[in-house]
Amino acid sequence: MRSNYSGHLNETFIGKTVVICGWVHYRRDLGGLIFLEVRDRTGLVQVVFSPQEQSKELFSLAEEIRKEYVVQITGLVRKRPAGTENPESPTGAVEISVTQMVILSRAEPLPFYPDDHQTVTEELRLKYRYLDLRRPDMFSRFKLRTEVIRVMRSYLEEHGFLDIETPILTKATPEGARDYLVPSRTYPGSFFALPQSPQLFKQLLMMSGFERYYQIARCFRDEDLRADRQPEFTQLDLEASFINEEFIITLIEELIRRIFASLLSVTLPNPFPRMTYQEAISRFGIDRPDLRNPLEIVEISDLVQAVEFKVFSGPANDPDGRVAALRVPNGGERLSRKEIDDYTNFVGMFGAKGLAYIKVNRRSEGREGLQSPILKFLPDEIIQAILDRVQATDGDIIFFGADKAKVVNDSLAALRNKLGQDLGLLQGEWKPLWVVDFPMFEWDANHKRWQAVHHPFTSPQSMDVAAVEANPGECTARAYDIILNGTELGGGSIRIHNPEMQQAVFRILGIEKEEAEERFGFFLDALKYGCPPHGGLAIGLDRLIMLMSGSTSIRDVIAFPKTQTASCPLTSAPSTVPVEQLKELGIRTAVKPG
RNA sequence: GGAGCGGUAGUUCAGUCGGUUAGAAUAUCGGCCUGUCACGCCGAGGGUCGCGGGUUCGAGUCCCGUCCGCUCCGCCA
Repeated sequence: MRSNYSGHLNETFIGKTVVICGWVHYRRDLGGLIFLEVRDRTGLVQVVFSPQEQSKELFSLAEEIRKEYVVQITGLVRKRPAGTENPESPTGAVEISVTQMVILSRAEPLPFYPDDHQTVTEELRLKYRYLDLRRPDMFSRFKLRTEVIRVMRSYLEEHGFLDIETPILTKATPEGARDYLVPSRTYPGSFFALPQSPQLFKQLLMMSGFERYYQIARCFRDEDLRADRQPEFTQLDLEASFINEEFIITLIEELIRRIFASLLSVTLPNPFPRMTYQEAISRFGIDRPDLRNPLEIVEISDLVQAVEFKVFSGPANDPDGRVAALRVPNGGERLSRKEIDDYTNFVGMFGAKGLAYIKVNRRSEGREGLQSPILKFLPDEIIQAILDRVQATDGDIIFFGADKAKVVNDSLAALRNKLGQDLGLLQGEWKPLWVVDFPMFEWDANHKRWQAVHHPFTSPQSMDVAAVEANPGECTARAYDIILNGTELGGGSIRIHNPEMQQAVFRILGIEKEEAEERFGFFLDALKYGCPPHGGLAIGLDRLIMLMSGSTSIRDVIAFPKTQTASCPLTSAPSTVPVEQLKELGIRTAVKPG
């Protein structure tokens, strides 16, 4: 049984009899009158009972009604009496005069009311998630989610993609993250892994000749959570054969443009801007810059190589070092000493040992017009050169990073984001971006080995196996990431499609032949039997919905998310299991943590 | 593994320098009100101050430990 109309109840319904089913959202007695607001999937509906209009039985039933009772009401839509219309009210100038009502179920007083302006702790929201999800805000997010998926499916099917499911119980895949494991009953001591992504399966589907595949795929990674990271999340995963980077980039751009145009009435640029990895790092210190933020990082290593000030000259002369500046227009006037101290602590989180700055009060006065603890270490001409380089004007503040390049990039990139937020510098609403030409490998100093920047199946731009092996650090990958407002929406690559290159990449990554055989011999075998050139991409669906709905947490677009410690307050998962169950799985003791 | 913030009534929070019986709003329950719509008015009930230990004549408040939530670092290609 459902409400027999759709859309908001309004004046066009006057004189009609309607049936609404829903929750009593609000109740108010006034004198002899009883007012209800009933919430169904279309919104709120104003309902009135008066002892003059309703039968004695019906009115006494109305007296029993409490908030959140589930009712079915039949009634006549009518104009409200003159002078009682309220444009703020959900149904404005109309209301329902009840002819019949059934209480479908009763409700105890709620721990909190599912109202959009009610704020409760997240823990409580998750414990009573079914109440939290009654809020119109939450409903509209999941409605948007459904619509986005619908556009994705119809778009990809128009382009000849097949929706194919891949296993959830599978073999540990060689992604970077920790696996969730599931013990096998039939093979005691052996485990399935939940997929971190359908990577190998979608490549196998290309080898099967399916040519174009997609899936709205659940992925699992047992790593610590963040506001935009959940241990299980959903990707739009796709792969195609006999294609190149342009095909995927164009395909995805067009899809994202269609989603934004049809669901948000937003016109995104055509084409999306592109930037190389090198340029992104150099200008923004990060491979996913938020282009709404006008601030840019400016290289000044070359200017300070010869200065006495070791804090600058040290990194400036270190091949792994970097000295860079971030100019904040009018920042000198807007930032207090305490705020600068706070930013200094902030960049400390990223390894920066301090945060040098110069306040530009009056440039025309030279050194006297500046304010900074580091001025005394720098000669006039260097100061002028720096001011020229960053195009400083009166009122600006210039922040400096000088350290290992990674520390400078991480800290100035984070500072740039924070200043953008704090000072309200962001311009424009939606700024998509492709980042391309990623390096293939990154030297991991801790473990003294090369690591794949994307994953080990990404194709290098050079198909010369010997050249790639000779100089992994110089090797560029056929990989591309799509960024929206500083969030990594997704990424992909053209894959390796011949066994020789694949084995070379494993060698570079220090994966021994036996290990490669053991972990994905099936995949290496498959590569031998005719593999088309192919590539694809995956888009984080939850993150996309999060951005589109203006949510600040990925949990707000997942119906039943986990807390930061990867537990579920609603179901109390994870939980212990009966010893019998463990025995069947060949697990002898449950080890309690601590 | 680490840093920060928080945990007090069903809920959201206040609680000063350690000092009387721990407060407010809201919700709940009862009463009043014939057009409310975050209505209003009167009244009532409602507390393991996250948990454990310590200091003290005395702890919501100070100290130590611990659990939980959130944000971040590490981690997550």
